[in-house]
Amino acid sequence: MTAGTRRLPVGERLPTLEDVARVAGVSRATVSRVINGIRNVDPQLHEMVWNAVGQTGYVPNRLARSLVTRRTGTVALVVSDSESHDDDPFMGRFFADPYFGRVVGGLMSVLRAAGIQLALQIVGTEEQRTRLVGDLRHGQADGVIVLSLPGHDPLPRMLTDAGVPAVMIGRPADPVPINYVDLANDTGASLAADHLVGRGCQLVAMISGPADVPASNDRITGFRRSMARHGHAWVPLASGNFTQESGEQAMRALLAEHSQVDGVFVANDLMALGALLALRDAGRRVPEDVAMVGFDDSSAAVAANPALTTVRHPLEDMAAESARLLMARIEDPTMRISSVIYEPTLVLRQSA
Amino acid sequence: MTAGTRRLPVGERLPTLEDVARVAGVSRATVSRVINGIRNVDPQLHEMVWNAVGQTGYVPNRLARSLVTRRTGTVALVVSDSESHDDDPFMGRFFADPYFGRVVGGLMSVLRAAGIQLALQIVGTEEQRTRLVGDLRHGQADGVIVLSLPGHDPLPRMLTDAGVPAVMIGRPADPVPINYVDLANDTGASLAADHLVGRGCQLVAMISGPADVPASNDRITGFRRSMARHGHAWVPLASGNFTQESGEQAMRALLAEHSQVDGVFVANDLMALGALLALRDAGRRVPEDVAMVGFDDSSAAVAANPALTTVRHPLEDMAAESARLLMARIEDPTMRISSVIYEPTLVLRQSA
DNA sequence: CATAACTTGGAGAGCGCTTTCCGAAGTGTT
DNA sequence: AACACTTCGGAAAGCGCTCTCCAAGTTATG
Repeated sequence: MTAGTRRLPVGERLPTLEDVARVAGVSRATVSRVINGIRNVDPQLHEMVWNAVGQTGYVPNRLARSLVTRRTGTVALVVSDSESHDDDPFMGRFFADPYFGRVVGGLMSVLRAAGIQLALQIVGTEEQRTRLVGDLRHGQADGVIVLSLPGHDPLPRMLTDAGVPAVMIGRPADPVPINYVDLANDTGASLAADHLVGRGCQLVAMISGPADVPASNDRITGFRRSMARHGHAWVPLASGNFTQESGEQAMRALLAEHSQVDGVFVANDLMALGALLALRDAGRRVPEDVAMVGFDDSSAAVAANPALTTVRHPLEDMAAESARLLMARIEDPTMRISSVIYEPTLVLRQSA
Repeated sequence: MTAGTRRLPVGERLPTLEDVARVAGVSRATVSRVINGIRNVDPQLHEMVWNAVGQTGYVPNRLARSLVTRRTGTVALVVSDSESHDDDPFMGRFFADPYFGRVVGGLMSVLRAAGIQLALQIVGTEEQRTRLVGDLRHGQADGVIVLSLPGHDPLPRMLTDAGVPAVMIGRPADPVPINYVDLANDTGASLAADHLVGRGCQLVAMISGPADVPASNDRITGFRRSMARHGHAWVPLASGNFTQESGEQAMRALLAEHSQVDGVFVANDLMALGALLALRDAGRRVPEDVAMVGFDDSSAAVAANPALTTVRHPLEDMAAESARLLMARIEDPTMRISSVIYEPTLVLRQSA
């Protein structure tokens, strides 16, 4: 058995600071100082204490410590969905989407090194939101990373009002003085527009996400603006909800209305996958008949056939940055609100 | 502003039980009883207390409560990777894989309804493991769901030794008296074997995962056994590490050694995607020249072209079940160790 | 040798909550 | 009217830890 698995000398009770103090023959305070590495402790006592710790197998109780220090070493990742119910299948879809995993991976890469744990929270109802904020004010977590799904989410405002250190991934829909890390979605859309026009497409359409999500909205306006600049005043648009099926449907709708489409910008890779299917069914070749540009550069982009030319969304980096921002904010609560905007790039593959 | 966002009457301090008691004109104990819904409280006092709660905007401090009740309302999801380092890129891959998200989604579907939060922990080193177990014994979390990646992981044993309620997703590599939820991986592999042989394949190969992972190993042995039963005593095998690239490489290797392969069973969908690419490059049509069966029925399976015939792995259900099992175990620590094995099914699509 | 200035360890007061123990009412029986 | 028996609310003892005092000891200075 490894050293760490040392069994206790029976007795249900775990050793406490008090026990260590007794064994070492000093006071609780002294043990506490040693454990927390505070200087001003006689080297000799110092060693006796560590011996006692080893003997008893003492491990500090984080809960008790947190109660007094008001620090938990935990950051909450809250997924805020304005009106979902517990049995809403949407959540299942959300977690299955690579988006979620990429965010978690990015966050953990930073938090893990700092020894901070991530607590996952999903809030949908008003009551859950209120409760979350209440817990947060009590220091249930040192800070929170917010992933806000719906259009107009009251949560960001509630958090800032409560003075909870928070960082959003993706900008808030309504202006709220909150830290956030975002992608220049409009620039990304422009990149796609430039590329499609550049390769000679005559009729370019777009498949967008829900219009009330800021990221989605920015992609629409950015794309339209850029297309207009290229002389295409009007862009056929069909919207989906970021799932593959919705992308397939949207593409069908587009094809039905505008049969000569020869280029399409799809607001995320998953929908692009669906659109690819619809195009194949309709007998259109990609990229020969219809060129396609996706968004996200998720694993779906390489998996697709043909592989997707797509706008790279450095989500892991963004998540990591938001974790760093949050940690800084926790360390120094007076830090002024800031935001970091990442620039997307176009990744060329086969679809356009 | 919503009712829940009620601001405090200034003053940094959040209202405590004591404050509520003062306002209501009763003792702390009474307030506690009311809050926790313990009967034996005069209806009149009951109401006064709730009024006071409303007036003060009181929210119980979970930390303080946990300290005394020894219950945290938190379950830890620990991802155990025997020898990764903080900068190991593997973790990034792991989180990006739909596997992780599906597990989280399944867990949350159950935990959320029970008002339990999920804390994510990643442990790689011996020290982290020891520390995790120490924290867990102190009731840092009420229980733990273990996702064990490496072959021989000491963590399950450490957890049972420490008496921490735990449930593994996927059986432990070494025999350990721990609850787990698993898939009948061998049966799944048999299903694939039967199908490939049934459609007339003459030379069937397999692309497997790492041999020291139990799930992966079961798929290999199950497949071999079933093929043997069909008269194919020997099966060409190439192994990957569950990523798309490794699947592509494995397929190339297989093709190089056994050019007449006309059927292949791939141990997960992601590798199947890679294998598909390799086959296309080699000019083989799927399923006409080579039939392929994947494993998992992840979103990659439908996204693939041709869509993958694959063994369905009901991961969400399994995760949900493990959450239920854990909750039961937490409620009743004397519950005997149990395991739940799910039966896979074959999902027919185009690749075989 | 007396005084000031600093170092070091211990006592003890909390952090906010639950819960046992008790005494004071209220109810029913003989 | 006296007794046992139940219901109910309050006092207070913790849960395990941190950290501010304060006293005692040590060294430097006039």
